[in-house]
Amino acid sequence: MIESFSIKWKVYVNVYLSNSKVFRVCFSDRPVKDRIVSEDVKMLKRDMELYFKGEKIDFGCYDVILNVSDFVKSVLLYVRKIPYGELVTYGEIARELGTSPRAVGKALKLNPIPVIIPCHRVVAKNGLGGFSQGAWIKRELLKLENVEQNCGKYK
DNA sequence: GACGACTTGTTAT
DNA sequence: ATAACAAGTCGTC
Repeated sequence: MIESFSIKWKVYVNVYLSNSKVFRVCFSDRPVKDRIVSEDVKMLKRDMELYFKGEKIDFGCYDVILNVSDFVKSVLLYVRKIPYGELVTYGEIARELGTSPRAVGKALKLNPIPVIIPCHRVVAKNGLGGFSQGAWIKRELLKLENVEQNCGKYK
């Protein structure tokens, strides 16, 4: 059984779940139909709403389903550990995992679950890197987390 | 700042 | 199997 809900934030943030595990998040101009049944999923929705209001929410406790290659999974799991409001560069992750920055970027692009896996906290060494769903969303997410003062140079 | 070389997993041919 | 590509980075001009 699949549950889904959406949150409006300039665009709709749609979240899809199966057995309370998140398997997909996407931004779109239209909301998915709300089909929330279980209590823990309602909790996730509430957390998402608070997050987009600017609350400091940690999504680390939520289960996710990653249907991706082992390499991509290792990158995503690493990114998951980045705390709220912190920035890491592609290069740092690449060094840590013994791979190349380019490959890290590619892996992040394959992230099926933006926001919950905070790929927006990974930036290029000088500048903001890319974002599959539009760089402006990445910028908004960082603005939401008040990262500007930490690293004013990304743009 | 622009440009090229190098990188490495993914994807297409 | 091989080539092209990407959400990068480093050195040089």
